[in-house]
Amino acid sequence: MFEEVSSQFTFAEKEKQTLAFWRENDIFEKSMEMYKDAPPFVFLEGPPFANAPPGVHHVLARIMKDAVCRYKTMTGHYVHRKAGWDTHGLPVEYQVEKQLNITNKAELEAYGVQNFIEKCKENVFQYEQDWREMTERIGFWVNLNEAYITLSNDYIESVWWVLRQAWDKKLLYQGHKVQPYCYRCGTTLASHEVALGYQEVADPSIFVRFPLKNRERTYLLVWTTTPWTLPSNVAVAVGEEDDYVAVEDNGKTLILAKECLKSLFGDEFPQIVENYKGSDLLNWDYEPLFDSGQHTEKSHYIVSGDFVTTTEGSGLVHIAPAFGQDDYDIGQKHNLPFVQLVGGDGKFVPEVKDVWCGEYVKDADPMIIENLDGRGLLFKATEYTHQYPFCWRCDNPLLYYARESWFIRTTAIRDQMQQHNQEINWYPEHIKDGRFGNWLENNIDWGLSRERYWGTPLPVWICDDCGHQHCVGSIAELKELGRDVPDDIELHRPYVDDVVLNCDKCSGTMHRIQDVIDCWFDSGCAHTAQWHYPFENKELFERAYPADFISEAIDQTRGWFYSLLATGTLLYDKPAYKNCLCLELILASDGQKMSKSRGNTVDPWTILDNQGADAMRWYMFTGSPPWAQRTFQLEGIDEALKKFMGTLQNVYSFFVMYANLEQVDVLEDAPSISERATIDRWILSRLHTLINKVGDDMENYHLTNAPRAIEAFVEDLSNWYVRRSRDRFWGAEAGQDKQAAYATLYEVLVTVAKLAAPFIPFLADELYRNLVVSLDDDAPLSVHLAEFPTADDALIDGTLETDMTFTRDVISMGHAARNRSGIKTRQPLADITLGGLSESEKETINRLSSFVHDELNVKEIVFTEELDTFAQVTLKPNFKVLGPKYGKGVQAIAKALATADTMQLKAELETNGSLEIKASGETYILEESEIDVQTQNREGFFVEVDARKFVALSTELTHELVLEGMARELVNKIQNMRKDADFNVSDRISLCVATSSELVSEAFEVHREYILSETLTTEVVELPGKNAFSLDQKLNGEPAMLSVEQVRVI
RNA sequence: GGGCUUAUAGCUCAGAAGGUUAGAGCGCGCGCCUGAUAAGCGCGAGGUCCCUGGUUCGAUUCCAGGUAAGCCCA
Repeated sequence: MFEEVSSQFTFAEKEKQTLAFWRENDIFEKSMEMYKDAPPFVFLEGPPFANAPPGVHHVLARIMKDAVCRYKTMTGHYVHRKAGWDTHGLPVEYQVEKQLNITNKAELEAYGVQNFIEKCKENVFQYEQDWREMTERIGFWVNLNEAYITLSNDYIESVWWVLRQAWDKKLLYQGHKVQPYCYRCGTTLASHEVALGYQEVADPSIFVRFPLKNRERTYLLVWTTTPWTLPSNVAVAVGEEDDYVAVEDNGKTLILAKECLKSLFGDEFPQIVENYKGSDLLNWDYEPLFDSGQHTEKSHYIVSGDFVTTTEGSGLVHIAPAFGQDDYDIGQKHNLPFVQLVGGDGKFVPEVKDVWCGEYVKDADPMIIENLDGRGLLFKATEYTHQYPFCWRCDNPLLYYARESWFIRTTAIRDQMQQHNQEINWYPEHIKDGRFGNWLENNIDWGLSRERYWGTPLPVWICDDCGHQHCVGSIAELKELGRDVPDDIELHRPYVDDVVLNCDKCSGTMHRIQDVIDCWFDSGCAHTAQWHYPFENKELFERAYPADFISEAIDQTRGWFYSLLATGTLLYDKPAYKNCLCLELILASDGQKMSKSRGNTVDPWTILDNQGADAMRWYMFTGSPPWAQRTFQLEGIDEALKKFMGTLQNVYSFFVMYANLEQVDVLEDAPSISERATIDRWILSRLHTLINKVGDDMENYHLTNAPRAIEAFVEDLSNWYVRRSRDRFWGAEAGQDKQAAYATLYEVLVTVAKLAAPFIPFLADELYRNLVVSLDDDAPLSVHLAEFPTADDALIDGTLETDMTFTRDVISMGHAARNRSGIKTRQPLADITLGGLSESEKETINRLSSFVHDELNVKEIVFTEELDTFAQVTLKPNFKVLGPKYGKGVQAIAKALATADTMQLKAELETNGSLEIKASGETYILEESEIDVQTQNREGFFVEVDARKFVALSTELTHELVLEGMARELVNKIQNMRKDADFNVSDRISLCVATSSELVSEAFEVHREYILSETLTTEVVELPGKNAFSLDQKLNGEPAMLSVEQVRVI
């Protein structure tokens, strides 16, 4: 006996019971334990931040990971699932600053770095409990108790080790990086903060004449919107491929891009005296505008810049390496001097001898413009309105500003990274050579350092005396070199800042530089640092590198996907992962990005509490591919619930209900497959085709196609297999066919449970446990400990599947015709006529005729060749065949066929096997295979026509048919009354039919046996008993009084 | 400004080595069933396959250029 399936339940409630079962029986742990000697499948968890509650996009990522891991487990792999937490970084610092009302570094230092760091530690785990609960509730199996945490000493030590490897390979170096910088807060801003503060402002827009050396009265016309950077100018860039001109203007010769003439001079074009390509101008020298000090490097000449545009400005771009990344890169490339005339306070440094020395740069703009004008170098000064970033905290404009920074020379390993990228399977594929490939191609050195507090400290110490630098690679080394390092040293600021080392070059004192590192580097070391490698867990690490599978959102292309690859390449010269599933963003139902300020976010908990985790999961798997952007529709979850889960649940409860009622032992005496009914063999063939499909899709990370196929299968199972087999499950005599039906449905349900287990782990497990575990003490306790099904190809009968599809198509047309006729299905009809079928299609229908008879309730199936009696027939060329053969002629043939006498041509085709047609002067002989016979609806029949066949109903009713229809009507009414009277389905009744209608009496007489057996009537009485339930009925318009009453079984 | 992606029914999505009647589910309408009831089933109406050019006998599909949306970068 199976456990009764109650109809009073909610999926959400049942899921909680399943969760408890998993917990109490350590199913997750068992699923790893049982495969600990099996081939590993390495999953690497991208660590989330727990300083904000999880949202739906986190659910998406987690269930994708979960489905893959569950599938791999069921296919016999050891899938270790270590969780991780990301903890360091600016977002945390800002949250804490906000909380403490700190607005700049000075206030922070006053508050105390140690206090601040402690607050950060609290902050990062603020929502850990939420994360834990959500993770468990959605059924994401991951071990949170052994999670790696990027703030732990062990983790940091491993990261230090990684940095030391880079250091030893001379890949860690100090340089400059241009960053958005707030002079008031004294800090650089991360890009997402910059994005917070864009405002529209009017800045000066000036065109300046740069006098050329060795060319009288000839000037470069240079555009800038930041006059304050001009004193730091060291070069001018042009586009090599762009066209430039020299023009005469008020006695001066100006050089500018040809395309910019119109915007600068309007319609009064000056005279062009010379044409150049950008490349012609390279290396021309010009006079510095200002005295920017002495440099050893050559400067103030024209260079090439691929970022130069001619759509605005003059096509000549002023280069000041301290104030723009492009400028800085050009400076590096051409070895230009690095001129930095602005201090960290945003003011000109004392070395600037002009009047604006000590002025805040933006205030100096007018003075500089005035100066240039006074010297006759200003061509034009206007205003320029554009989006410019402001500090989101203090609202001051940000300056792009080169700061000293530490870098990893990733450009040195770019080739290897690109090569390793080729070895990674990307889903979707285009990421490889698209977004990720492009990113690698344009790789620049990784700006690693942050002038902040909460992060992995950069372990570089510098000697106060001799400037010697050393990178520490472990705690042991720190203790060895350091003076009085506490035994339990914590590797965070400010604790490590207090550690001073002895310089081994000069015996001076070494202090750590103040920077911490980019938190992306932390998580990028996860493959190594999660094991505290190489200090511990050597074997574990070696077994787990590279990872087989990672999955995160697409925005990690330049984040985690990159940082893993970079560190993996740097350390081991191997890709860090083999398969990467990129997830797209989830938009709110209004098509907008989900954000708290818009108020369009969805709280996963409302879904989990109402519809449940399986429904949410199923919607996310099947709604759209994970790499396609999706709008999150709550209705979609209801649909998943009703459409898929409801259907599966119904088939399951149908099975359990009747298996219990009929006391069938599904494990005994299952007839061999060849002895089962056609429909059994059909559904089993479908099942094994499905097993292959799901396996293939899962191996290829098509996490959408697999469950969609399962859904289509369950639809067929419910709406065709069960619907057409229903009466085999009840009422029927015990015997081989009944046994076959039960065995088949049982096998199908158990297999579906296993196939669906990675996607709907809760419902799948419930089905499995009730269907399998309850009968078999030796069976694994849970579906998640069971083996994933493998297909038996011998059970796949492709012909049967296509035949069934075809038959169902014909039946569907029959339904349409019946619908149109208005005769209800209960009324049997004499025959249907099918036309336009090929010989093999007729055979198919004959083989599967019982389906047509039963479903359409017709006595006979008739085939006809006379299409035009029922449908309008046209002939069309088979374009696919004739197109390549006759080319242009095919259109003429089509025209000729359309205008010719169709029936005559068709007769010709039938007698000769070919036809002759004249089209635009030529005669064509067309074979049968080159012609499509098409049918169209003709009014006035109960006929359903598709492109090439039709189904016609015979609507004439004989007296026999009327009687039979009436008998069915009687059964129907009696059944309804049984239900209304609340009888049990197995109750026997006594029946009274009192009628003045001859038709009803006759039908009852003729079909007495049928009616009695259908309604479980054991006695027919002349007068109803006093407890009988009676109703006056109209049976197809005929009056009758029906009474039913339960019969006591003695 | 650059790179990548997407655009098919009211909504969510399939699909087509280029072939002349483009599919599903939901929603909507009509009907059926009630011995699967969080029901279920059938049928129907909904489409300039984003636009413009090109290639081709034939383009929603291929190519080019746009437009719109999204992400990343500058």
